[in-house]
Amino acid sequence: MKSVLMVAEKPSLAASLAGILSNGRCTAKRGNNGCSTHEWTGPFRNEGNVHFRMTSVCGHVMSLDFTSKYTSWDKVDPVQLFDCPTEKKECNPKQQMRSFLSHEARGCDYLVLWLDCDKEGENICFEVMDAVQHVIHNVYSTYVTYRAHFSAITDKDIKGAMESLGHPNKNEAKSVDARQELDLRIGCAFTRFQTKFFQGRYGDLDSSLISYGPCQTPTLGFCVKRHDDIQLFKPETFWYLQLVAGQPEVTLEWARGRVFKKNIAIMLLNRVKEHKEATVESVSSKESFRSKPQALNTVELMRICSSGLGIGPFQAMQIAERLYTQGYISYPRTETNQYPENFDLHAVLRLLQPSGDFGDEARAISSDFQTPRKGKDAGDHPPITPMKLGQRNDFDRDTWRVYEFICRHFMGTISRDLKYRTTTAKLKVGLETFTCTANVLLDAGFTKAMTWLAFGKDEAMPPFVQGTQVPITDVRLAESQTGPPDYLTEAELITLMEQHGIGTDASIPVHINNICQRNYVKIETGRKLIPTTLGIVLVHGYQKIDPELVLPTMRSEVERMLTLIAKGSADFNDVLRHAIKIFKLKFVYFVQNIASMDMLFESSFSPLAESGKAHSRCGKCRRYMKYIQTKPARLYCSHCNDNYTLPNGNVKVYREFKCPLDDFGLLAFSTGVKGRSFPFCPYCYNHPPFRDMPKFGGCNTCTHPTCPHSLNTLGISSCVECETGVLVLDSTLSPTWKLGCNRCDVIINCFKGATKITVEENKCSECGAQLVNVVYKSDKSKFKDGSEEKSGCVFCSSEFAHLVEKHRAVASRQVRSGGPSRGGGGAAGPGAGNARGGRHGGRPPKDKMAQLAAYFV
DNA sequence: GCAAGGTC
Repeated sequence: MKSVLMVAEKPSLAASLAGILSNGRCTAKRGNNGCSTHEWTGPFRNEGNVHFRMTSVCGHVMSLDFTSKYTSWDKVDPVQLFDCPTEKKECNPKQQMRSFLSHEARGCDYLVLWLDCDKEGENICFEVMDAVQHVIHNVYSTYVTYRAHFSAITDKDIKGAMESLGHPNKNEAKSVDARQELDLRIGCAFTRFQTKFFQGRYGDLDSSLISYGPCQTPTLGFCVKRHDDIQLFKPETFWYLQLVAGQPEVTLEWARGRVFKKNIAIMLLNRVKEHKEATVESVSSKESFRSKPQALNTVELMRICSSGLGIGPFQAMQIAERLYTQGYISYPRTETNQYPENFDLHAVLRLLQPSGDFGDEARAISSDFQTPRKGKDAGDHPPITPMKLGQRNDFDRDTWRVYEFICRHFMGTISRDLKYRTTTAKLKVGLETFTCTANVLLDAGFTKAMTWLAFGKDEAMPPFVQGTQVPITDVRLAESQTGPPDYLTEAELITLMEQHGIGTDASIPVHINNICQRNYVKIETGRKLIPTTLGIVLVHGYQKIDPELVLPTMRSEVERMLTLIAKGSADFNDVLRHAIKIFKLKFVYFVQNIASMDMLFESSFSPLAESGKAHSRCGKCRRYMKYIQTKPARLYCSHCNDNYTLPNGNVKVYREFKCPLDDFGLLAFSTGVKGRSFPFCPYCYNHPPFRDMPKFGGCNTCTHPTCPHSLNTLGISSCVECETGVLVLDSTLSPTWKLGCNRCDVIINCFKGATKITVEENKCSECGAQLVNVVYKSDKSKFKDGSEEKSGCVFCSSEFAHLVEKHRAVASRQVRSGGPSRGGGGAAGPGAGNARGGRHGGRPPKDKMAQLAAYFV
């Protein structure tokens, strides 16, 4: 019997498809990457019965990146990213998707691709074919590999697709390849350049990454555009007439609305005032309705979660994802907002009826069922609907609110429209017309389920009769001002993105999240998006240099070019080369003109030299340097115009100590009493003076022969945990003392309260560690005999045992690992004639003296 | 450390 491998885009879909195609008679086994394989036997084309094996991927198998040579931000000029080589890498190496696919493909004669029917799906088809090409013979032949085209996950559609298999579309797949390459090159080039240009330039610029992207930047652009509209808004004063008449009294609206000239308004007021009565010109009434909602798709779900529930799209989708995996709702990522023809709406309604929260509404709708509205069938997944009844207690608060919304929205879609009657009375006073409207609810319709949309109170109107006269109670002139637009709400932003084709239903929340996390916008009450100074300055900068960089039309223009590839009317390489050329030119122009963006930064942020506080002295000019705390933390010497990177954590001036090599003031780094700490020289930290001292190392890695802070002076023994580390006495926090490994995180607290500890020349005869001399103040001695000073081994001396934390573990470890003989004496060798080589447990740096000599030359 | 697109 022949075998057929079938692959869907996600595990859930593989399960549904297998269920349909096998008529519910398939077996399933779970792979260790989250993808299951379903098997059954059935007829296939003209092969008679075959063995079907249906599995899935998890979205894309591969992703595009630069080759490793081009991943360095320091060594690669970003402009190279437009031409440098790229390579496809497995998206998630842990999943081992390629080997999983080729394993599942073993023994298969045919491949049927059930990827989502969009361009990305078409691209994944080829990723799958590539993964199994060595297993399925002739996989690129049209007699071996087929493509299923389906537009809904229904019995009819799926079986229909199986009957009319086509072939994967190379052009559509290539258009995705082109998109990936363009996004990668453009995004990374601009991001690296901007980041490196502005980083370290302004002290109070709180961002270590200044990103650019063809989707995120226009998204930010929308927010800043609204901000600018608000800033540029000039309020105008207007006037309008208010007429009070009728029994009971009502205030009527002026048909002119508003006038912007006060003298005209006063003139019209005076004309009205000449009359004591108004004439009822007409009273009319008509029925109006508000449409029930369309079936729910992802974008609408995100919009309403944001505007109605105050839950952001990113979180909303996380919640929806969880509800989906727990079986409470259908697949939450879909563009379709129209139920499939044979969708069993009644079944969904029935499952909601027992609910204590909305069961009454569900039962009412079931006896008054209405056909849902038509919408758009994007051919991906059915709309989002409830699948299982959940109770309030099953969820946390927000999850329940999202679930309840989905249920009530579903009921709304099969309810009646809301109906109301509008009555309008038109009154004439001289030549001026005034109107009064009153709305009365006739049928609450879908708002019975969607209670938050409920119609307002019924409005009353005096019994105006056409042709009669009504006494005027009052007429007055009112003054008001036009107001600025409000900041963009998240829901409005989603709509704008959707309209301009910025992102997809799945990526829209990611882009919004990005511009928040990068500190370009902040979300304020009412989920309004307020751009930050950084966001505003960035967008204004693009507008000054090249406005297209921030326009939403950029993306649509690129999409248009990509569609040409997909349609087969343009060559992949031609389009790609053309687009890259344009963007490279834009990039070069941007780099040349970055000064005009920098001017905006300058007026919004403080240049480095003015920010930060005087801290420690520069060894070159002996002036104080500035300490800039915002990440990346650094010292800046404004006189020498040099930056010195600092370790992440607490950095303080270390008394008056100086580095004997370069005269820079020493600093003390710490991450708290229980964390690592060491003294360091800011110059050596960035420019290690010795070959065996690592970059970004402290004095505890420095092999200076005589400096009182060096490894050579303060080293005690080799580390108890790691292979290459040395335990070094740390005095920076005295009277708290500790031994800290200069490689790993081992810390041994000891001799708390001691006033002085020195490392002696001599070694412990038992373990080889350097002996230490410990001094306490006379009245604060911690020694059992009350003495002020003692010398001994931290690990072996019994007088010290109670003053060293973890000393037992340390001692036993020391003994077991061979203590003094471990690499010690031999390596110290003849070069270490002063016997200091053995000081730190016998691991002196090789050829230390030679290196020192080289340095001092 | 970077984009955007799938999906968990």
